[in-house]
Amino acid sequence: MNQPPGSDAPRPKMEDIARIAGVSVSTVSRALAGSPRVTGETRARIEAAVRDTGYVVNQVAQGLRLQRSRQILVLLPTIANPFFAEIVQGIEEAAGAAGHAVLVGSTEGDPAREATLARQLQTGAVDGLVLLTGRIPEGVAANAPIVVISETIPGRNLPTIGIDNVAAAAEAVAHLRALGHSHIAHIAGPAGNVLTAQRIRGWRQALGDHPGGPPIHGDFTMASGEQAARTLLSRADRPSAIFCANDEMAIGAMKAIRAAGLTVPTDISVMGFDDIGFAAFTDPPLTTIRQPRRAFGQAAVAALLDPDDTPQKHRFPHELVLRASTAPPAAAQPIRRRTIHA
Amino acid sequence: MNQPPGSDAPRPKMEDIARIAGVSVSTVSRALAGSPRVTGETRARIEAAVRDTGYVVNQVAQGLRLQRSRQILVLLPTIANPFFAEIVQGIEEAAGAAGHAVLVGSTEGDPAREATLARQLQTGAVDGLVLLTGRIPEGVAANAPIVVISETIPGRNLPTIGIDNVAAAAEAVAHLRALGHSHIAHIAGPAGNVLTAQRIRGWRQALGDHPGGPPIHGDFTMASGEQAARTLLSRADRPSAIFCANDEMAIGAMKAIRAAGLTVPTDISVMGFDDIGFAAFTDPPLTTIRQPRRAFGQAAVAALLDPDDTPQKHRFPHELVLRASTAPPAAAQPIRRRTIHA
DNA sequence: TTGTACGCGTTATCAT
DNA sequence: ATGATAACGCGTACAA
Repeated sequence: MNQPPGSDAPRPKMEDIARIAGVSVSTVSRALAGSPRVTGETRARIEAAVRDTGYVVNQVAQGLRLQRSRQILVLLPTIANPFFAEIVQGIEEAAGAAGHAVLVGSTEGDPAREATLARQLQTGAVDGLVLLTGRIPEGVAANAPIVVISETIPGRNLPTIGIDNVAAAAEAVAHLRALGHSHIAHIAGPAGNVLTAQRIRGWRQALGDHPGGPPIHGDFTMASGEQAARTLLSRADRPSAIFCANDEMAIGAMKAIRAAGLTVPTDISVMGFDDIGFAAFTDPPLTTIRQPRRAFGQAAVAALLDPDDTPQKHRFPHELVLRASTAPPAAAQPIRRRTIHA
Repeated sequence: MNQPPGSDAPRPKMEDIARIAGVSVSTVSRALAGSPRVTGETRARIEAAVRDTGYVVNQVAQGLRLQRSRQILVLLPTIANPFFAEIVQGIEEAAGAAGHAVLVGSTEGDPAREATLARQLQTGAVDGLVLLTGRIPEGVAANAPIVVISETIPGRNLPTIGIDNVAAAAEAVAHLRALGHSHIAHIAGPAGNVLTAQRIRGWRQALGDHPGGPPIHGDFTMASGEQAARTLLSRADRPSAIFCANDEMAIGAMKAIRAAGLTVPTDISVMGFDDIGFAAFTDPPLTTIRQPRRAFGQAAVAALLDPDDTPQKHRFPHELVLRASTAPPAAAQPIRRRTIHA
């Protein structure tokens, strides 16, 4: 972080460019800002000086003067989840195109860390906040520029980006029912967040009168999906299909199913949600609901940077991705026992 | 990004705190900096004012004055790869603990984007650079504070964090040989980077006189691994084991193997590299080499922030993780034919 | 079209 | 122990 003492020239500043080009700093500033009120000839001299020195404006000084940092902060539970990572890619693309940089904060679900990170907003280090955590951190100003992706935050009227989770979950379960499944369990996200509730609602809707039992809550990790599936498999009335609230839990569930000596989809169908890259490479490849993640990120940046920011709900289309982890139910477990004794 | 006009109070500045506490700004600054030369009583008044107003120092102004931003930039090929994502987590943890924020730049392998992002360094927006891309972007100052993770950059003597890739690759292949494999192919990373060359060297070393053929180059994606494996499977002398330069390519390879109607590890053993989270959830679970990613990130931050930054090579231990994707070779394909005719 | 002067919010130096 | 002041690098209103 520290320069080897005396080993190199200091960064040139605007003043240096001005001196070299034989003009004043204001002219340099204007030229760099692309102001029309500067002669082609002077501009040429300035540009030459910039090239020669390798000058770039000091964003910190510029930020102080302009009262904006050209930086966006993204708060998310964990960057290790590909679903979030791909949203971040979308954010980065769009932000970069708009001349903004992106800070990421992995909060690991820790409210204290969320608050600490969000403070960046108040310190002027950041122009806007993209929330993937589903809740507003402690202590952010009421008027702060915030946009919410994937989740929904009750109470505050914030621009929100996402799909119709109820409809998407219902569509997933409808697919399972169309296949002939009647006992469809649900491995849900952590209790207490809106997203979890929405997908549960969609599941219930599509379930109709059929049994599903209470949802089992996981935390969106593969390990939690595995654990939840174990619970499900140990029950007397084992489901013939499991709808998981994300792909990682579905991947965990498939592991548990294999471990129990059962086969997907022959014995049990499994569905995920999100369509992360790995979903196409599981065995069998995972049937799931695709969310347009890059588009989420891009829309978020647009909402944040757009002058007329009418808080709006951007609802993107989702897509049912049919792969091989779902199939009609086998003649079902009861039959095995019956064929022996009947 | 823009405040609803007139809807709210401006952020309090140090001057406001000074006025409220009845002291000068210098005293406030000192108090906030924890200087011992300030009375307990005045300090109390200042702290009260800070609490009441919700004041936080303006990092931009502070950065301008102090000539440092307390921000670190991480440049990586793609944040969607869990291997990189987990390194970023380590960086974030350590950076956060040291009061620094982290900017991430997904370069998607685009040199232009790398250069653009790296310019942040010159603009004063960033105090240091962590490189996961394996090459120095165009136009960064020769004396810039940089640390390299996982990769190695020839020519410049930079602090470098990683494992011994040659040894690790050799260990992987030795494991395969110990199992009894003699024809061990390698799906390598993109040609031209040091990491790729190192793992190829390790593979060759452990191969000894046994055939391996030339390595097939992928680009670390699952799709490229799948493609490479297809090529391998179509060859006359199909390998009995494939060592892949990362887990994602191994996952892709396993898909190709299944598609060919073969079984892992019965017909072909597959090894990965990295031990990303998904490696434990594939079917069969992937035997691989674990790299301590969080530790990488933490060490990088330490190297960047440490006053006595003697460019150093930090070599971390790797670990062979035995799972179920490797096994002794079956009596092998030749045998099938021979048993018929012999 | 170009230059001068001030302010953005903070910290460090020098007085007191 | 505390206060006045300059400086960090830049953008802009105003003057020329």
